[in-house]
Amino acid sequence: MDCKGKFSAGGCQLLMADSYEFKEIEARWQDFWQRDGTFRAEDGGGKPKYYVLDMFPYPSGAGLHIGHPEGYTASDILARYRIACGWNVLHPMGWDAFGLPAEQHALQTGIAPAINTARNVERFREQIRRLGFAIDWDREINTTDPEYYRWTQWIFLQLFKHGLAYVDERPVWWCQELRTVLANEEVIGGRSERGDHPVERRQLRQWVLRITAYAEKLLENLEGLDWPDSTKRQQRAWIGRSEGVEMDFSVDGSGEKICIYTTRADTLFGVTYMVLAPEHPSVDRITTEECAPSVAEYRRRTAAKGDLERTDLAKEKTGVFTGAHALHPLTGQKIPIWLADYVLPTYGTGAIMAVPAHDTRDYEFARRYDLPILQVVRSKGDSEEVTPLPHCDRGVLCNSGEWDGLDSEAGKEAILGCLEKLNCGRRAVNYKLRDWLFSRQRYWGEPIPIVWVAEDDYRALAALPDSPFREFLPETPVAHGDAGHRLFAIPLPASQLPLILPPVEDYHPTDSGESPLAKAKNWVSVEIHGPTGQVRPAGDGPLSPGWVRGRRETNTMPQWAGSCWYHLRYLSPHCAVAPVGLEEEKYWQRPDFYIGGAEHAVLHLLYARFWHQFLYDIGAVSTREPYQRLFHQGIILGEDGNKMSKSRGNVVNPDAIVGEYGADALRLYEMFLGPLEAVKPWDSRGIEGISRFLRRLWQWFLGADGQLSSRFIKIFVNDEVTDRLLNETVQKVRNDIEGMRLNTAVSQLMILLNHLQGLRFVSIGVGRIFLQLLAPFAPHIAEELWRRGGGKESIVRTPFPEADPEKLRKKMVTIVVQVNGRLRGEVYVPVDLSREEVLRLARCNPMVESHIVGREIAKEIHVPNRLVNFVVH
RNA sequence: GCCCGGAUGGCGGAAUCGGCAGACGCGUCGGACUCAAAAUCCGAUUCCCUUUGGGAGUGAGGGUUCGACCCCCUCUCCGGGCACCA
Repeated sequence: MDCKGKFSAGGCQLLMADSYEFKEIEARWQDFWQRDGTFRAEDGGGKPKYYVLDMFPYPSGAGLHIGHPEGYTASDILARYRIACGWNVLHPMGWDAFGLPAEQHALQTGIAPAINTARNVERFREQIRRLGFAIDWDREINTTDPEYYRWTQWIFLQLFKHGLAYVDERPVWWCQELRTVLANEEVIGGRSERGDHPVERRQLRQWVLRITAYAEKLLENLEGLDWPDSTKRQQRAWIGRSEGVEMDFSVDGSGEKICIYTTRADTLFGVTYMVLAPEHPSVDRITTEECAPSVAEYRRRTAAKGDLERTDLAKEKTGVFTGAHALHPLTGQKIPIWLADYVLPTYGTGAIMAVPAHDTRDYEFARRYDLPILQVVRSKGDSEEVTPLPHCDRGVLCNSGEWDGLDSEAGKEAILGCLEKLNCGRRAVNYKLRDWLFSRQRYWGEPIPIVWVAEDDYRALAALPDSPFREFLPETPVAHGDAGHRLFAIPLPASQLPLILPPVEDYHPTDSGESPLAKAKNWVSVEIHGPTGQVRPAGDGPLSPGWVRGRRETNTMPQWAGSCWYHLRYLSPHCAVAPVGLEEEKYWQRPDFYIGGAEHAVLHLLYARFWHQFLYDIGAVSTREPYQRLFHQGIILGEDGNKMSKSRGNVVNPDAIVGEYGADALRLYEMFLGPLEAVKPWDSRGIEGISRFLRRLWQWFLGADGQLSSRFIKIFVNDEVTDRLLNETVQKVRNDIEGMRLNTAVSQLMILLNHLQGLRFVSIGVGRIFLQLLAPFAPHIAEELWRRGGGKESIVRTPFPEADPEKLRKKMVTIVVQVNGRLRGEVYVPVDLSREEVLRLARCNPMVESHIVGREIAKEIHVPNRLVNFVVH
């Protein structure tokens, strides 16, 4: 033993016999649980099932972060608690191992991402194992394992088959630093979510998933989920459903009609101009000759602008007049039509009716270009007062002909009704949610299992009734390219999966927006055989009959793909015929508890819901939603109150903590730090307190010989105070675990130990219950003491203590006595003593008496078993 | 700008059906043990007033109430989300 100079030689020897050797204890029990298969989950049996899921980590090269054990410990406490309560618990772990950092590492070192990733996984697994979690390691999964991504590809092909995966050439977010495109969700304030690099718009051909087809369902189902409100709110806001009206405005002097979308049909009489997005298809047809040059110039300028510039709210609005006029559908008035880039081409119809009096943006624009502002809604109740403009809230209609005096909401309905009769308006619903950009120009991701072929070859293949290539063929072909050179997407048959990521020499991305996979020539160029479904590398010679040439898709899937369905793979990690086995899915269904960071509120959690809902629709799973109960653990900050970062030098290394204090101390301390969901700073001195608690427990439970302390007596008889405190603690720990209030559960255990330490003798039963309560939090020390105290089987297999309601019932209570709301004394009385008696005793209390004597009592308040308040003049 | 969430001792945090504010831990101070130190144990620890005792106090100001950290209004600061979505 290394005494580190802390003990004298003699003292060291003496302490050795019974000191708390967490290193040895923790390693021993971790090995035991593993060998024993303590946490192996059975797919069935008589017990009710409980599935606890952690957001699986990305195994970064930096190793485990101090934040990882926070969520993992919380879920582990719940898992171990539920096991002790008699549930069949599944608590698995795996690796979300595709992603950019491994690829960037490969660029710097030349080490293949697969090799580097395997190393990182190795390290993560070891670090996590040392924390003693109740994990069923037989179910470990890895998204980069071909046997895993076989099914990621399979699900993609199902989406493709059902018309939910398509190719589109559109302006997309391109990150030059990362050399890849990014999804809307991955761009935050004009910068990449990962790495915080600038992004720009580029016109590129990309794979897109039709998540918008699920917008309504994604929104509706949120209702029934037990999720944090803020997360639900974020998803609702991201989906951005709005109900409004589409209206047709005919253009004066042409047959052209312009359809706009508005949520404020009630303000129709306040329209003083219209705006089209510069990209609107009608622009060329309506622009007058006179205005053509300035319109062309404006469109050129906007096209050159980055979206960042265009969406900058601080900038002044710009626009240009087209020379054309629309006709007001009700009044027939002429309304000038403008172009302005504050109208987005991708939302609604890309055109608006501008009502400057009741919309801040239109108001700004009208002021800038000196367009008329006409008020048609005034605030309620103040018909005399002048309503300040722009007035964007609801109110009462004015200047609106026959509808004057109507409330905004009634006005909307009335005007819509009128437009419907005239056949130029209809209800419409719009969403902010855009389809999910699904391809990345990267190497380290799942290859998209598609081969591109010429049109004739596609038609020939599609016409073969028995061709394996028809397995995932969509009703409407997916194609891209110009007429004459169009390429058509052929989905690989399931028999060709997994489509293995080929090794490449060079991981460098290209500026042109092509994946490094494009350089794997032998892999990219293939010949496929329609009748048999075979695919082989293209040869040099002429094609054999029945074979056609194709080119593999070289984009890969984004990192989110693997995490969209991993909660299902844990149920049957080795199933060879489907993503998830039928029987296992039926039994486990989905996680009952899911914990992870709030940063995934709209990314992973939205994508995973989409895939899961789709899998439900095609009958692959039996639940509509993947995650019924969700919890976000907060972030642990550095000691200086800042986010931990290498540059700040405030990073706390979990290995160092485990080495110095042990896994139990780390677990307990992370839970004790504060509310699980809160952002809270680390305190390196605070863990000393936890360490002290564990050593005190050790000293209390064991004698100098390391055997059960002589303080313990066999009979289970305790004094009343001990009995009640014990039962209160059992109750509180149970409730706190269920409600994830783990910080107060730890406090309560400390309170109990503080009390028990003061007793000369204590029943051994109390000692055992203490260990059982502690076991989910600090499993190693609990197991060790349990065995030393005579436990024959693992403490994990013992039932969780239950509180005795009889013992919880108080016989006497302290009632607080106030005079005019000020604390003046207290009386100790039997529970449920009558009001009269309590008041009488309270009045007699000498501390109270001096404050009420000689004064008139105006009122006597009595809160049973709690408080008395005398109100005196 | 809009929408959420938060603000409690020297520090992390307890206490919300409106009923003893400051549990538990850290730190600090005092004491015991020790030649001494560490470790450990015991005690004190919101602030102010000289006291037995009294007063103030949960970001600021107002309100409701016998009574407010808790409910209502106004404001300040901090954190998070969205950001021209018509």
